[in-house]
Amino acid sequence: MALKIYNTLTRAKEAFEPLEPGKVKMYVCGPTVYDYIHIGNARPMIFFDVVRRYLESVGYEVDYVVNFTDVDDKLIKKAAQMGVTVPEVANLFIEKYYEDAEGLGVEKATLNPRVTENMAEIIAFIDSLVEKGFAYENGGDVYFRTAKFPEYGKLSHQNLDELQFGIRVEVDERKENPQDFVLWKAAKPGEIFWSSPWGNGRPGWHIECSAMVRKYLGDTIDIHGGGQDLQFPHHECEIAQSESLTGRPMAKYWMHNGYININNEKMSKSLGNGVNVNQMLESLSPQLIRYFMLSAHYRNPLNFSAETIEQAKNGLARIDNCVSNIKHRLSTAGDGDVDPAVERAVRDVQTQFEQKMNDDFNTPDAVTAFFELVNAANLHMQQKEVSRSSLERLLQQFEAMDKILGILTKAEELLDDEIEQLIIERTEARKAKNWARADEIRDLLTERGIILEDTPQGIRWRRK
RNA sequence: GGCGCCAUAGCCAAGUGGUAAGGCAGAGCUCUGCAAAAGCUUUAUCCCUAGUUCGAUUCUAGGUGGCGCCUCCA
Repeated sequence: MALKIYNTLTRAKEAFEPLEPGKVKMYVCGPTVYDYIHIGNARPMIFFDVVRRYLESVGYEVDYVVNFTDVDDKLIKKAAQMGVTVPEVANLFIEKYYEDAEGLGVEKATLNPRVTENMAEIIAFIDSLVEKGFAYENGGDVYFRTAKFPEYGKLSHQNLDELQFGIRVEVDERKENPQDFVLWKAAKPGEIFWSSPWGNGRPGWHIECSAMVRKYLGDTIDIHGGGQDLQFPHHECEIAQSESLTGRPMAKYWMHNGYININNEKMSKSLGNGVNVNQMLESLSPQLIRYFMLSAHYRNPLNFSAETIEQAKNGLARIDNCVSNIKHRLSTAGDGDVDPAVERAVRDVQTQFEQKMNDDFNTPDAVTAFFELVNAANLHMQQKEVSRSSLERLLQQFEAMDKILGILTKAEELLDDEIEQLIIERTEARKAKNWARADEIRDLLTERGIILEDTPQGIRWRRK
């Protein structure tokens, strides 16, 4: 089965066919770098990382661009608060972004362009829109003339007449129409600015993505993604700008991930329930966070709570245990071919994994494939004699799937000498049937976070 | 007011026009010196009502409940 992607534009799953065979051009709206990234940012980061890895694993060459919005009202405000410049704020949080992204096991995008490095392109873009009559200047601001773009609303399936403008934010009286949006904002005294044909100012929010998509990936790209809240107005405006200018579709497939709730509530500043990624990483492993994020379908909401995290922790431990148990078994395994039952199980799991990923990136079912493999491996290891090749075949399959999801705990730490000695001593004690001493040592190590397990193949240890 | 989304076991979560995967938690058993890990067994009138159909949890309509967006929040 070939890959299918749910396209927000058509509200249907569509067969994925890249514009250019073998290549995928993908753009995901990145963060506004005015603060640490939070758990809500982490979802698209992890999900689209998985999309990108999967596309690469099936042979596509992926051009993956994620931008930084490094100038806007929030940055200006933050800079004032911190008593530093806007670029200083941006640089600080871009640095933090990279730390957190790495902490989440997110692979680096092909490119992370910044707004401020693309001013010339942005101004030229706006200029062309003005020239073509899609935009107009008023008092140093430039607005997009939505009336000139009849398809405005096609992504979010909104009817312009029905939208309620000015409910949430006051309508600027300099606009011809309330639905017009700003392309260029005149600078207020003391604000950071760039000079332009319309005077000193800075870009509106939406124009940056239009300009950078075009510059780095082209007039039409394959996949454009982001959080579902970006659907309207952000992506809608991008479409209006780009398609007015080029006369071509901006992107073939539009993908939007759902929200993360915290204890069943929307995460918001006013509730003060935000969770930053760097805080989260203090107590949760990257693999656990990824496992958690991928355990629900990307278009569905996902609830972050002590309970759901605990469940994820226990679920992931089952998979990790299995993998480390296979590795432990390796040292005592014999020669011989891959067991036919193992071979069959591995193939079934691989097929299942691919089918589910092909079905609009059904990661919850892809995780289920891990559990199927766990069960097959555990059953196989109940046998007295197993071959190294069978175990390696199983490990290979775990790794193949993990290359895409990135959920297996990697750490293969060594034990320090003292612990090593205690384990040896315990082995002796057990031989001598000195159960008291054996239990004492086991308890001692448990306190230090080492769990000992006696198996027919010797003592196995793992960290709690 | 407009446009949408969601409702599956104690919890999390897939899925299908032919009576429902997987995980967590719980219970019992097996294995174990005791454990752990693992295995086995066990837990669902798929929100309500009407309709379409031989047959609906799955499609349609209505209802109830929860949620999102409607100009700068991923």
